[in-house]
Formats: sequence, structure tokens, C-alpha cells
Amino acid sequence: MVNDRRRGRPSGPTGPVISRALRLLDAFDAEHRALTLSDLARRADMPLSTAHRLVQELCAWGAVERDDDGLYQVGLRLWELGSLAPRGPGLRETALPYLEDLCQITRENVQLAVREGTEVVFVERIAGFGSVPVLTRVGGRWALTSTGVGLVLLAHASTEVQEDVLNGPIEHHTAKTVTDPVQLRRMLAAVRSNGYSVSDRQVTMDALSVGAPIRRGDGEVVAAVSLVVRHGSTTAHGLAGLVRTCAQAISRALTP
Amino acid sequence: MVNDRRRGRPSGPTGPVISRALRLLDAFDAEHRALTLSDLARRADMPLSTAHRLVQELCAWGAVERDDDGLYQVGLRLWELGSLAPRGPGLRETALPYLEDLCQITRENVQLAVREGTEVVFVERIAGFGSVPVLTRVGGRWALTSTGVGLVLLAHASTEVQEDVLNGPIEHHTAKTVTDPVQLRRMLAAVRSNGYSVSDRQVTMDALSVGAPIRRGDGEVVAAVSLVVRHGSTTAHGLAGLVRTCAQAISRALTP
DNA sequence: GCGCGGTTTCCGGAAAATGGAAGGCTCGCC
DNA sequence: GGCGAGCCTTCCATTTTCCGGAAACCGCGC
Repeated sequence: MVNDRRRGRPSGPTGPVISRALRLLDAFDAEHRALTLSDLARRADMPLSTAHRLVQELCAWGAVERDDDGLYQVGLRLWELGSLAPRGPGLRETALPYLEDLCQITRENVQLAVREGTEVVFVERIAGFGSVPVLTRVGGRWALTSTGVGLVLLAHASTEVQEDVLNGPIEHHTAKTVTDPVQLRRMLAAVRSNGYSVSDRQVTMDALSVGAPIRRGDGEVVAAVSLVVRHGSTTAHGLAGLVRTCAQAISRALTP
Repeated sequence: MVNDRRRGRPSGPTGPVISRALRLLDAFDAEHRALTLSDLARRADMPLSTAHRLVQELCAWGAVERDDDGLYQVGLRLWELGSLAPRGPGLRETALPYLEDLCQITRENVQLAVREGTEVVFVERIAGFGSVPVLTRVGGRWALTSTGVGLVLLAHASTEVQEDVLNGPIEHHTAKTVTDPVQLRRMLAAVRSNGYSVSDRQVTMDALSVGAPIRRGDGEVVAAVSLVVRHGSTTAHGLAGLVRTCAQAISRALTP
């Protein structure tokens, strides 16, 4: 049901209005925070005049703004709205003190993430004291199959999501990245029975991460915490206890 | 147009589509993070079926989500997008280390804010060690006339904005809140010549805040920092130096 | 002057948006 | 059990708003 709607036609709407406006917003990402109108139109694949009209409306409301060079950027109003998202900033707020404790104790990188579709979204990350440089960005996305948090979230996702991910193309980063569906399935089973995940050098060759699930009152996994450490500095098993304890504390804080 | 009385009320669009979708999103605020469809329609003042259709489209994209009780809430995707806003998270990111330094030194509440229209939007706040409880929320709005950051931002806004604010109704919080336009004008002039603002018990009777402007390369004021302390604990003048130094450091960090 | 990239405005035509009505659904109360 | 009150969802005739090619409008550099 993808595109191919290019025909020189007289006039008339060609698609739901809102979805076009949202496609326009999708043109922004971490590498493209400020765009010209033409860039926006190109990236969203729509006529210039259409993009112009839509962007005008979005501007009027504050979803996008123009900077002093005339470039369009994501507006403050959108950020305000976003800061009301329960699964993002809401979760972050209640989890933060526990994450900081974990960081204090271990001096390592701590990460908090949730699943969105077939990807991980990082909600918070605290940089440990002089440990491995982190590649993640708050608000950024990542594959479910490589990171510690990702494996936890995937292990407790619906089978439908799991199949989607395992049957699709699997991101590859290092020689240790597991890309074999069969092996991944085994790993996920282990995550479920152990109560924690280990991603050993699957993202970069010098890092290892251990993740644990955060559950809601009814037991459903809604998020995950992880600790990212330099490979070889500690055993994964040694960290697992700490991470699980932290995750359980957050789970408890979430339920009332 | 001409009087055109129709008996069977026909149907047809009554307003720009996108603006309606955005009005729908406006229904969410800090006190209403989860709403039923009916509430949404009521708050946005539109027919149920219209709200339903629009919300469906927003859901499909991830701008809103449904929680397990069927309530609608702001979606994670929106937060992701919002985290790309240069004036919000972008500014926050570069300013954070300086704000933390200021907090370490003074042990007091530190706030970072920008102006949006005729209001203040708080971009970051760090809670000092056992000082005055803060009323602000990251992502929250406030009047320009009462807080330390607000006075700074108002003092350096265009005359048009200043007139808008001074001629409009002015929020009143305590017996010390300045609501007289003439007196406010004098305060703003003082802010410009001193390089810092003082809000003495204008928000609560036990707090005092001192703000300073953050400037871009060309000198334009783009944000403000403030320190919020218990009334009587220190003199405003004593704090002003620290706040200004911090603001200047951030200004410098912003320019390259 | 001329061309070039980006931006803005225009306007006839037609698809997409609208919202009242009707159908389900789940409670809680008589 | 029957019944009403809310809430959610689907339907569809009616028209209003959206669409987008074209053309004007900017600087800017040559």
C-alpha cells in the first residue's frame, strides 16, 4: 500500500490531510533539526505548494517554528505537549531517583527505555563516571535485538511482535552481534527464565550491557533498565542482581 | 453570504482539518494526561464522530496512544519529535552542566526558561538541597510578569510583546505581586540596566528569585536562568553576580 | 540583465472531511 | 431481567476544504 501516486493530474486531494502533515513532521530527525521548505517537501515527498500550506498551519499552532535564517525546526509547543506523554517523561520522572542510585553505586552508564513498535526508544540515560562512551540519545531509537534493554523488551513482547522482528532483517554491528533467529529465540527464552538480559559486545566490541524488566501492577513489562559497562570489567552475572533490584524498585514505585 | 436557511441540516467541513487535529491535542494538559474520547471531543468542542476520526489518524501515527483502560494519552512518538526542538531540549542540553554548577555552588533551585508568545516556558529546573519547594514543572507555562526568568525575558522582548502583556490582565499571586503597569515598566528598565532581575515574593511569600539573560551571538536574549531562594536567606544583589556569570557562560557555550 | 534556488500566492476542480443518526457495548440501578 | 445512561464505533449523503500546477516573487552571484 505504499506510494506511487505520481501522475500529472489536474487537481483534487490525494490523501488524508492529517497523515500528510504528520509525514511532514517525520522529516525532522536528530540529523535534520532545521530544514528549508524545499528540503521538507523533498523529504516528505510532496509538492512544494502543499508542503508550504501545511507547514503554515503547523507554524500557526507552534508545532514548528522558523529560526532566524528562515529554516523550519520543531517548535517548542510540540515539546511541551510531548512532555505530557505518560510513557516518556512520566515514566522518566518516577524512575529517575532509582536510576541515579544505581549510577552512584556502580559508576556505570544507566539506561531506561520502552518499546515502540519493533524498536527501542530511550527515555533516559545517565552517563557513568568515565565508563564506556554511550551511543544512545534520549528520544532516540534502536533495534530491539542488540541492546540489553532491547532484548528484555523483545522477550516480553507479544509473539506477533517477536515474529515481526525475528523474521525481518536484523541489524548487525559487530562480530558478536547475534543475527540468527534460532539463536535469538534461545536468548529470549533465557531472558524470560533468568529475569535479566545480557548483550555481550553486540553493539560495540568494548561494551557489555545487562538489562532487567520493569513491570506494571498486573505483571506486564512496560519498560527496561540496563547497565552498560566496559567489556571485561565485571561479570554480567554480578551486575544482574543490581539491575534487577533497581528494576523491581521502579516497578513498585509505578504501581500505586 | 445571503441568508440560506436549510431545514435538514446538511453536513460538510466547518474548519481547516489540521487546526482541528491540533485543537484535539490541546485538550491534553498537565491535569488531563489521559482522556476518554468523549472528554476529548468536549474539551476540543467538536462532534464525537469527528473527534473519533481525527484521533484515529493521530493514533495510527503515534501522536496519541490508548492506555489499557481505553483512555487516550499523548503518544511517545510526539515526545520523540519534541525532543528534537532546538529551543527546548537543545538549549537544555548545552546549558545543563552550567546549571548544575550553579546548583552545586549555591545549593538552591535553578531554573532555565524561554519565552513563547506572552508566557514563560520552563525548559529545565534543578531542585536545590532542601530549599524552597518549587511550583514549576518542566514543560510548564507561567506568566511573564511574576518570576525572575519572566521579568528578564519580558524586559528584552519586543515592545509589541511588552505592550501586549502590560495592557492585558496581569496575574496576581501575593500581596507583593506587582500588577501596576507603570511600576512594571520601571522594573523592566531596571532589569535592562542592571543586567539581572529580582522577583521578591511575587509568586509566594517565602521565595525570592533572581534572573539573568542568556544571549545569542548577536546579543539577542533567547533564554533566562534564575535562582530561587528562601526569602531572607541572602540578598538579591549577592546572588546576582553568580546568576549573571552562569548566564554568560551559557551564552558563550551557545554561540560557536 | 539573466539565471538560479528557494519561497509565496492563485484558483478551478474534485476528493476528502463532516456530523447526524443509528447500532453495539458495558455497566449499574430499579 | 429489563432498562437507561455513557461511551465507542460505523455509516453515508452532502459540500467544503484541500490539492497542486503554474506563475509571480524574491534575493544573490555572475
